[in-house]
Amino acid sequence: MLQRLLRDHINYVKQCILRVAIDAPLDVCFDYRWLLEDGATVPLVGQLALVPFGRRDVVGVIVAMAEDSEVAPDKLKAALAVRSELPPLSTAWLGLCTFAADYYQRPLGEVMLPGLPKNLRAAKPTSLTRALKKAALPQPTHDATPGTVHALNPAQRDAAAAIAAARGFAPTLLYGVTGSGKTEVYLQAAATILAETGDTLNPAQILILVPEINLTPQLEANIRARFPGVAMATLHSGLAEGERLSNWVAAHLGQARIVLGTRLAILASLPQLKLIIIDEEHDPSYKQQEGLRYSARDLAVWRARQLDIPIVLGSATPSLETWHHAQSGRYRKLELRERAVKDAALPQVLLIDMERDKPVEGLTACLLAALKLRLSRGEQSLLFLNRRGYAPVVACDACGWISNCSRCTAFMVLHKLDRQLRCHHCGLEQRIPRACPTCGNVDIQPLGRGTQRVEEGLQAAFPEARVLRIDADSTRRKGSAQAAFDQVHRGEIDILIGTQMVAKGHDFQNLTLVGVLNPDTALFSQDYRASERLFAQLMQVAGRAGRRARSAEGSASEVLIQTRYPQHPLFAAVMAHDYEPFANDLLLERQQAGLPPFIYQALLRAEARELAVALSFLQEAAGCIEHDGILINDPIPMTMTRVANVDRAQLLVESVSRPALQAFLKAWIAALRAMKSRVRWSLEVDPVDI
DNA sequence: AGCACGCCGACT
DNA sequence: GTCGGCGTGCTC
Repeated sequence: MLQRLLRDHINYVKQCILRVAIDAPLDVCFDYRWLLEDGATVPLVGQLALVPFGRRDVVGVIVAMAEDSEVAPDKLKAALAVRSELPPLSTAWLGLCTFAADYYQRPLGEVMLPGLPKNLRAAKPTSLTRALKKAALPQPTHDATPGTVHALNPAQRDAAAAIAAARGFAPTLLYGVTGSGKTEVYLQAAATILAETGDTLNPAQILILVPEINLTPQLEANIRARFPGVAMATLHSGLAEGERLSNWVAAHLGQARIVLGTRLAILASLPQLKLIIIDEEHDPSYKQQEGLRYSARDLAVWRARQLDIPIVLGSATPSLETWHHAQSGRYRKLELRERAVKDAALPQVLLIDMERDKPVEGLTACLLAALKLRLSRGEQSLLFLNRRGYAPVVACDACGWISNCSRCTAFMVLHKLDRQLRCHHCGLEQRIPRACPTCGNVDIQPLGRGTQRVEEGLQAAFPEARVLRIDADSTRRKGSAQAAFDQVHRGEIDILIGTQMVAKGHDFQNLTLVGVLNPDTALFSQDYRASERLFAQLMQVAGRAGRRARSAEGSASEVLIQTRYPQHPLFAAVMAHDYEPFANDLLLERQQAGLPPFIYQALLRAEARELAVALSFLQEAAGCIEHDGILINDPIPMTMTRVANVDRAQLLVESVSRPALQAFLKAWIAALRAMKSRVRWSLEVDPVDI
């Protein structure tokens, strides 16, 4: 009797099935019941739902609705809530995530959910109402014309006009030397597109991607000055939770017209997206290096094609992938040959042969003289050394002991100020030993030099100079990097020494000398991308000099590169400020050697306590399915084999056909899962650091 | 991934 | 006798 009543009730009360993507490493979505009683919310595809999952409650994305499910009825649970206060994520956004999940061989939920603000994923979205209210406040006028407009030179004007005039999917490489004013071109193109749709019901949104958070404040200030009346939001990993929520919501509601962000912003919800700009498109930080290892640049191009909108990839040293597309005509190439500031010459690049001019404390006599000259003129200098710490290794002359990390295939780096040896890979720290741990020799020596040691040497050579070091160690506290750069801008620093960090973005008006201390290791690296990266780095750091008009003495700024290989062709290209022939040569080499962008790759990595275990897993993986048209290489230990007591090995697979590789990977993943090995493994599509 | 259950060593 | 080590198994 009771059973019949229950059955009748179920037949009477209408229900539907929600298919929900959940952030778990499982390649399926999960079905839930939802009762459609009178007055109940009707869920929509693209909305978020709170559902019971195992023994906890999680938020997922509704990716489909159905009348019934393949799953046995007694296994189905009811969804707990639907976030109906939030407009659903668009079909285009769902499509983007589906593509990324498919392409990178990851579960859909792992693509969709980690990028959402934490608040939206909480069981109780406490601040959501506030964020929605805030975003719904009267917005600034969408007038994209008041604001500080810098006069554009003819090349900039033409480029901006060409970009804004494009209709439909139109990828453009904006190729221009550092200081040629690419930013002004982006903003002019943005202004045109904003103005075109300003009065319509759905004004355009523009996404601008930059490589690093460090660069957002400067560009943000520029954009706000240029478009005071346009709502703008930033999206990057440095935002506080509340800010991230309101910025994300502003983008999702279409109220933020300009969204400025780092790579993670490529997965933001942007319902009115009409233009994508990627600044410094070659920059390695567009590649996510853990979890879902996506390329924000590649996803951006896909997204532009999906939405049929223009995309601009800007760089002085484009990635070979982009360069290849530009050469083959798939991307349009616009070029800015001149520096934007009138009379600001490109810096003169000179090589210092370290075999002839032997460096003392890492500095050649020639570089010291150049520094002295700048000091006497009251001009600033920048020294670039991509190695932090005091010395990369400590060694004992007597017995040959060196400061190996006990947990990694790496040296412990000497950090003199903290009186520590530190492994930059696993974080292991220990006090500097007073004497050699093996033979007791008290005279152990630091070998090589990092930024700390150069800083010390500079201070000794120029006691009166104001020296500042900027690297990951000196800028650990939040905001301290910005404070350090501000100090340089205010002219309170004479000599700046830094890593990677100082090479990007900042325009130092009074900087007339750039010294590159030791670029040689990258010249003969195993990594075939090393020279491409070194060229980009050198051009970028060189671009920090000579941003303003020529100095009073009429001399151009100088870039001095210390090297043992002054004959290397890479330097000739850097001296000529000419990427084009260099890039074409590299492309030809890649084509002849069968390397990307002429072939497509994926990398299977395995980790185990014993290297042999990882290697034999890969060996088994190599033979576990058919692979027509796919080259499976031999498993090899990774260059840095051991990190934190875990041995790592890898297996590279290649194909001339992207679809063939994709099809293979899909089947392979299934086979690998079926192996049920205890070895931890992961697959990376389009790997960059091999 | 979480989060449970499930069997073997050193402790209040 | 219990607390807790991480192996193994499941999540609509």
